[in-house]
Amino acid sequence: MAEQEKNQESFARGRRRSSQSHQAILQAAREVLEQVGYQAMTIEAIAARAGVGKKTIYRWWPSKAAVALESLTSHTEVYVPFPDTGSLERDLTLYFELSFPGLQGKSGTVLSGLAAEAQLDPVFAHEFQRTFIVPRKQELVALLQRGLQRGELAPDTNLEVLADLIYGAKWYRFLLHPAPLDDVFAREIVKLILRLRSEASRT
Amino acid sequence: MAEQEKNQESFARGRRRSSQSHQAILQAAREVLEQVGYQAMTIEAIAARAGVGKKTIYRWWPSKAAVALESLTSHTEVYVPFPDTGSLERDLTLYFELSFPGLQGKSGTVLSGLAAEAQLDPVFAHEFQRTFIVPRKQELVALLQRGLQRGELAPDTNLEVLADLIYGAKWYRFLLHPAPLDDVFAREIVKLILRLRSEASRT
Amino acid sequence: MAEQEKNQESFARGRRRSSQSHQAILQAAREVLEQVGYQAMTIEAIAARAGVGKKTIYRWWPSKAAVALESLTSHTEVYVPFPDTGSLERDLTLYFELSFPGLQGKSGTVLSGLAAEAQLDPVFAHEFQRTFIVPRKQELVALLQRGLQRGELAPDTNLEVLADLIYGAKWYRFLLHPAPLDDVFAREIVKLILRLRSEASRT
Amino acid sequence: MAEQEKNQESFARGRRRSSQSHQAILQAAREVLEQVGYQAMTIEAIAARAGVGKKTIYRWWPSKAAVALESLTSHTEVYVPFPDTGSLERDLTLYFELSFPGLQGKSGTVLSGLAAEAQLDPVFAHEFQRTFIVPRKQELVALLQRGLQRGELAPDTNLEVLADLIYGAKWYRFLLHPAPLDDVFAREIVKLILRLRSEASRT
DNA sequence: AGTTAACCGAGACGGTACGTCTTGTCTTCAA
DNA sequence: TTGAAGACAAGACGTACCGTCTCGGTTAACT
Repeated sequence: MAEQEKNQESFARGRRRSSQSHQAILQAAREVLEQVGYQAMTIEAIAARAGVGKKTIYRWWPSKAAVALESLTSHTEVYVPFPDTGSLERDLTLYFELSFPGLQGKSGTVLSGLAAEAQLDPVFAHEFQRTFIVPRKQELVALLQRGLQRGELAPDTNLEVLADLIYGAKWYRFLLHPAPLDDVFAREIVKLILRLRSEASRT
Repeated sequence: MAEQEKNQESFARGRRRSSQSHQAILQAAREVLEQVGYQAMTIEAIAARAGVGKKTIYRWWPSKAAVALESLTSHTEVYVPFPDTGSLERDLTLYFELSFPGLQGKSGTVLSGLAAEAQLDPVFAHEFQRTFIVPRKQELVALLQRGLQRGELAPDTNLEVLADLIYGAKWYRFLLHPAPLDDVFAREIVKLILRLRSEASRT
Repeated sequence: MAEQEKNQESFARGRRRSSQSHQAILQAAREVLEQVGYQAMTIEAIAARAGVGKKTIYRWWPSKAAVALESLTSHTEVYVPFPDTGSLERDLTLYFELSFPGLQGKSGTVLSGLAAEAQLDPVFAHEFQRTFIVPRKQELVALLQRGLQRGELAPDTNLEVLADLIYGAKWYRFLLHPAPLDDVFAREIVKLILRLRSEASRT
Repeated sequence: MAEQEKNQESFARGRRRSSQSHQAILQAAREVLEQVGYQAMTIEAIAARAGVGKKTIYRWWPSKAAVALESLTSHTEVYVPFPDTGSLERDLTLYFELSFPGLQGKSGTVLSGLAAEAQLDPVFAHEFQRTFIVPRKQELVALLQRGLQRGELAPDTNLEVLADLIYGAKWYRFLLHPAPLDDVFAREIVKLILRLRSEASRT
């Protein structure tokens, strides 16, 4: 019914959210992140740079982490596309080589800052998982699935867990372990993964 | 004894308490962590509860993270011993099953809080790696080495990278991915690892 | 130009001021004043309680003080009529006894709040004087004038200054000095004023 | 008793109030008041100018009004001394002529701002009365008392109420009534007061 | 009857100051 | 002469209102 649609839509009273402010805030956040890094970024600095009241930020985002997350994900180039070359080995190697650079420098600081925030703020943790962690993992699983269908992995491979191993290794070195994220690391991981082609010989 | 009463009752300030301060601070940190969690813990709260000046804490530890780290590691039960049963499968399974429970509840919160702090504070990051991350990784590598020597892994396996995969998967689920750290997960990881027994068939 | 004339004359086009909103705002202001006092009253609270947009209030009043002033004066009982009994002593005593109760309790709070606002906001100060202070002073001067014409004051008495003394004493105790506004005070003032009957004996 | 002294004194532990900060805050308050007036003065501006944390101000004063009051009264020249020339007429005239200039300009703004604040903040009202209003009134009563003892006022004159009239007139013109505080006003008030020399002829 | 301008409720906006909080340093005094 | 108590400078926090603006919609006089 038209009535119902009208009712559902009708609670939009008063002035609407300004998309100009929205964009200005995300842009300002990007700039501040670039200049001072995640840790030193403050809501006040974003508001000042965006020419926006602090209230406007708090109205739409619950925390500085949420702003940083959206400013990161709205900046499409951060999202490395998952390759699909027809070869698992090449797909994985390529993915690693494409994604490692983004973990270096300032943008890496932002990502580790968000990971830190997710530990300290359960609300943000959920948002971070929902919009960042889970979708990327699903794409990795899909990449592996393609390899499995081509016979590059054993048919009974638990792809979820395999993806945990792969992403885990990457995040472990990124967040915790003082070891380089470089092509050597990428090659070594891929080498290990590819050995899983053989049929399971043990349960 | 009159002496003891005097010490307990009257102003137990000054040098006399010096030897007790260290323990009192760690104990207070443990209690505060238990009550409010890592995020809400403050140096001031620890000092107040320990009956100690803030300066005394800052004299010995550089940050609240350092206090929490020491209060965690001084609490020996957090350190799960690495098993050595003569079987890689059993060693790994056992290790996972022993270590997963410590990631649940409050002690898990503390650990993830420390991981967060390591992202935000480079000085602490170094300390955290030195006293926690690296030693445990070395023990895992040793565990894998024993398996390799028994022929349970291919001789050319890069154990460093394999350990990154294993620890990575665990930390990934612990810190980032909303998936359970349980026996099923343990078994599935071990299953995948054990397939690496076969000789490398690809570079 | 016809255009200009038209603009200057401002034909009453469009929707007229809603007297319903006008009344609702004054009523809401009275209720909010009653509940939280002048200091804690906000335009937003009045708007919310009146079911009115803030803009509608700002369209018709320049400040919350102006709303409070109108809500006070529209409430006629605050305006004590000036007596005219044929006796200066009785007129003054009666006036004090009638006006003191209105300075007690909530309505007193509002009046002192308006006096405060007049110190902080020059625009409102002018309005407050024009609509409240000056008319009442003129009535007091008229009351004194009647006494003077009856010979109850010396003919060369400066009534303006005498009125300043009388009103001043009342406002001084009301706003600044922690002393009661009661019948004793009224009587003592009147006693002093009545001594001015005698001819000036000093310049 | 030694015990009592000890108890009263003994709770002085930790770092003492910094009189350097105290003075810097009062000085900064004076400067800010001079520059922007009472209304526009903010705690943040005082803190910034004094090179002091806001907390330090809030630790020792409950409100900006309290800071302004102390900065005013610590600035001794604001306190007009009460004259004692041996003549009531000269004393009063002199007092008015000395005190009126201080009500002009910025320092007048401060005083009316404090009077306003006293209407809005009961805690400050009490402090304002205790440290400013009441002592000055007592000095005025003493001035009148000297005149009464010299026979310049009728012996049964209620000096408290007379002081209310005199101070009242001054404050009334200062805060509420748009009329000048000048020598003409001073003379006219004194003329009226001096008529009270005659014995009471009416009760 | 249609046009149009001013009004209306709602509420987002830029802005400002608030009073609180925590950090790491500093000062004082007691034992 | 150490160490508790706690004041200090710094500065971000998240909140509260301010007075303005933008919406979609409603009246009512003027075409």
